[in-house]
Amino acid sequence: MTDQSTAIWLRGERAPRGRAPEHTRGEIAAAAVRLADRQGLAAVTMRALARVIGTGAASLYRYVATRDELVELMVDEVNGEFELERRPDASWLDQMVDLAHQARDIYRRHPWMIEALDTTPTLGPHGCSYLEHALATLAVTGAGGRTRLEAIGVFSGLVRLLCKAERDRQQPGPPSARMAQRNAYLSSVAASGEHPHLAAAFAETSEQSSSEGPQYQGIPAAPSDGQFDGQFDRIVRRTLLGMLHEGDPD
Amino acid sequence: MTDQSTAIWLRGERAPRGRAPEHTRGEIAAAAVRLADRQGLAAVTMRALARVIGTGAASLYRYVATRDELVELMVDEVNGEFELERRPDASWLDQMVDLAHQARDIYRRHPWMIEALDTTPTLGPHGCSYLEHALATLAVTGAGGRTRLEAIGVFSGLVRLLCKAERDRQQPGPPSARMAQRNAYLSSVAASGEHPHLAAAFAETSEQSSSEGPQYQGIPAAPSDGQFDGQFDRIVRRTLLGMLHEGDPD
DNA sequence: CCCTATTCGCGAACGGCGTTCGCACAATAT
DNA sequence: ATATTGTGCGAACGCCGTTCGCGAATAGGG
Repeated sequence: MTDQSTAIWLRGERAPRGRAPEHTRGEIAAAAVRLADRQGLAAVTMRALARVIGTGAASLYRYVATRDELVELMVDEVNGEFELERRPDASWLDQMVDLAHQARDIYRRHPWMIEALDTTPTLGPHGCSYLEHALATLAVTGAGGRTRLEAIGVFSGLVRLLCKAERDRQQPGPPSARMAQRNAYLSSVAASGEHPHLAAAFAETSEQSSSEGPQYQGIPAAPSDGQFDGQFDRIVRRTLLGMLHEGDPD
Repeated sequence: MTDQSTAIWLRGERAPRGRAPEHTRGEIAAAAVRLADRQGLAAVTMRALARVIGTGAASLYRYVATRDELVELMVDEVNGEFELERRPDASWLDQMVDLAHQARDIYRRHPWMIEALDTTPTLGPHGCSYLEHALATLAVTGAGGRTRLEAIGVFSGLVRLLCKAERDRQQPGPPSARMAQRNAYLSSVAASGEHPHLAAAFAETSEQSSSEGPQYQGIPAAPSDGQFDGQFDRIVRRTLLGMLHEGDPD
């Protein structure tokens, strides 16, 4: 490893002298992304990834200083899936909504990204391109750099939040035993008579879905996926306007 | 342990027969909260908590089936800090904003709660009281149970998001070496000439704060704390209105 | 073309984690 | 007094991220 004390993006990938490495960062990142797509982020351990690549676990540390840095690589790899064309015809708001839709598609393709960004808030090259694009898009609002940065941060977090809600709503297969516990407790609370609003809302939720209602943030959510896209757009629009304009809404 | 297959809130704390336990859930939860307040959530390991309490690590499993369940206990313990009085005089929106302020204060007191809710979205007794309160508050909007549940989920997530932004903005002491790496890379990107908007915004950010600008979501954020509260309220209000009303804004 | 400097691959080991096992022991019910 | 039922917990298991050290591979300089 060249110099472990600087960011990975500033470290050269290949040393000019000595033996040549057998892999590349891109190769490793791609393999890690595939693994996470299939088995979740927790399954991406150094040993498991090394096995997939066909090498030893310790070898990975020739390419990456720590596991967190590996996740950074994965995140930036996936951030490269954004298509950041300029579209001067559309309003800044529509362009941001388009960005939000792209992010939503990416989260659907790579659900582990939702958790990965909980712990890994770093900007790689692709992240910088994304940020540059968003900053440029918001330039026409007249807002200052600080305001726009803040807005983009909240915007990204909000999109992630909504996508997490969507994902948690439609979990596959049988409820995960943990979920069963939650629903059992919620049912008992509903049946207890206190918390009448909760009981009503919970009943309303369960009446449509055949199985127990899934949850988000510990809060039961109905399979109202038909309305999801509309909600998504409206919330994103409102929030952006709230941050970047004083008055008038949608 | 009574029956490990049902939710902890349905399990009796004390068994009628046999030897009496030396601790209580509340005692353990409180100790864990204190530990997390002081050293962060990662420092709350079974062994460390046991040492604080003055017992063996394995003993904790008499009170809690898993570490996640311990975190659930901690979260619900802290959720008990909400003051949920009825205030029929205030508008539903003002009441929700008050709830958001309370949550913000709680996150300031217990910063680890922000991360704890990333992984632990379960409702305990206090969580149910909170949810009941919020549902009741939103009842006057005329929205259905499903819509209100969804709105409360996004509302809570958004508040947490904003508080995380605030927390990451004002980190104490010297930048954590990891931060230094990020800023070094961002500086190099800014200096590279591509990404002009990013360069401008980054320069604007660094000019005021003496040290390097801290970040949120990988995005540098300025110390605009004076405006934070205003932003906070406006975003929360807008988003709530966006979810619960079709037309008119604030 | 060999030699030496330099890097790479990686088996083995370390310390720490969550969790399980099994047993000695304490409290209660009979 | 005895049987029953939980409890406390030392020891151990398996997995994790990470480090060490060394043999093997490569490249540039003579």
